[in-house]
Amino acid sequence: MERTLAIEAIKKIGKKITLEGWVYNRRDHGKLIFIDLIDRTGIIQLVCGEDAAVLNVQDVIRVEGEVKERGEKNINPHLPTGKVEVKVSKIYVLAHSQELPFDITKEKLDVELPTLLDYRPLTLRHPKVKAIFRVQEAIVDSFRQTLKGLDFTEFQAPTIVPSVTEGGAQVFPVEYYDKKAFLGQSPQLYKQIMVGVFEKVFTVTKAFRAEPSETTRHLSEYVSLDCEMGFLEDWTDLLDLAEKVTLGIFKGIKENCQEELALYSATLPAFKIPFPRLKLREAQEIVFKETGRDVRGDSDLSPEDEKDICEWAKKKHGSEMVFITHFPTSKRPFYAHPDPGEPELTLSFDLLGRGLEWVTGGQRIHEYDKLVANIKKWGNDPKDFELYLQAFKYGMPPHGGFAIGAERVTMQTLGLSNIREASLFPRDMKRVDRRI
RNA sequence: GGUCCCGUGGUGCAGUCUGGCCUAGCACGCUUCCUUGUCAAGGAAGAGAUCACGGGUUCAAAUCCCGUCGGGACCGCCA
Repeated sequence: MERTLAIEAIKKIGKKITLEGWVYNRRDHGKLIFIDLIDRTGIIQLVCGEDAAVLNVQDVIRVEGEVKERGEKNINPHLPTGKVEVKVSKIYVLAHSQELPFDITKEKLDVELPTLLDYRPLTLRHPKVKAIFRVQEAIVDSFRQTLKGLDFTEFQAPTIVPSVTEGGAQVFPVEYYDKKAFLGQSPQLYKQIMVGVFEKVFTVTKAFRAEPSETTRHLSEYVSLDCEMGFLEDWTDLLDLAEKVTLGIFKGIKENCQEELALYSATLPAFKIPFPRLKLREAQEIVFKETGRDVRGDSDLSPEDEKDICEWAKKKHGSEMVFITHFPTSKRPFYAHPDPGEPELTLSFDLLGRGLEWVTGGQRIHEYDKLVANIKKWGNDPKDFELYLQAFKYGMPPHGGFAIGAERVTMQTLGLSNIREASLFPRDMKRVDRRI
């Protein structure tokens, strides 16, 4: 008999069906045993006889039975399938599960982070953990759809790269035959080259950072949602675009992830269009006025400043999203375009959401000579950037772009306290699948 | 790289400050039994811990001190 999915069973009252999935939970009343079966569409209650007593949580089973409407008193309003149940006539065990290292049958998965990650194949099966990655899928997908809708072309960036792309940041070296190469810390140079090909481009790719950062918001490998566009009329086109993409992501989550948000009692960030836009200096004045902490003249916002600014933006403008612009040249990479009015500042921005950087971007230098001069000024050898520089030698339009950290957006949307929860198999200084 | 906090059955915690009443407690899970309407099912009984490891102080250490290892949080840096 053809397989019916759990959610489809509600449309088959009175019919005989076959279901397949995992035993999510068992409630044993002796001669009457309830099994919660879970498949990719959700949970459904099976009503079984004594033969179900042998089943363990996470056994994989196929059952045959009849879909019955539940009596008024027995309806479970918390389950989408809660108005029906399946009276089982036959159980086949497709695979047995060993005893679980922790209880996975409760609404809250009550384990600490190291346990959560040490048992990733199992913990990922918990509905609340699954939900994180449904949301992440929606984020990545709506990033794609939004940009495709704006005539952007998706491309695949390489991960093995010849040299350090952004100066100071730490990279992972790889042995490359008898030579040395690196894992890319960003698709930056390639997406700029691709602007010379398709004008408006984006990529969903992995970025690798070997920075010795042990915090709740850093990963050694993360998903970077990168885009770049040519023929800017004004650099603020980028802020408009970042805003559109962010709203597209919110829409994608809203349309596809209501249940997932509910599991975390999460709401999408509040925002006002346009998102408030503050120059770094203005933001620092605000921090000073609001908290008395004098950060004026610092070259960047500290994590504490970012939280304070977001709090201010929420209070003052009802927006949990806020742009910070015009970071100093000294804090930005060689390709950042200087502000013509104030060359010690760049046409660059961060988008903060709920107290954390989600997005970084800006206009880039598109003139060959200026770029070569800057590479030298940053202490690099233009020879190492020969391929990249070709694009500029042969004509590049004014352009710019930004990168969104997919795990950070996921984390901040759901209110997770550690970014590792928002990464399927997180890599950090002490972990590559297992603790190293 | 720097600062701070924490290591107690399979999991999550209490007990540590103020050493002795700890023969280490609770919840979940697990085992056996009972249970025909549960959906975090319920009831009864039971197994399971050299209190991270090593050293020290003391009549006495899960508890105080030192070291090692492991984990977590924050800063710098960044998405």
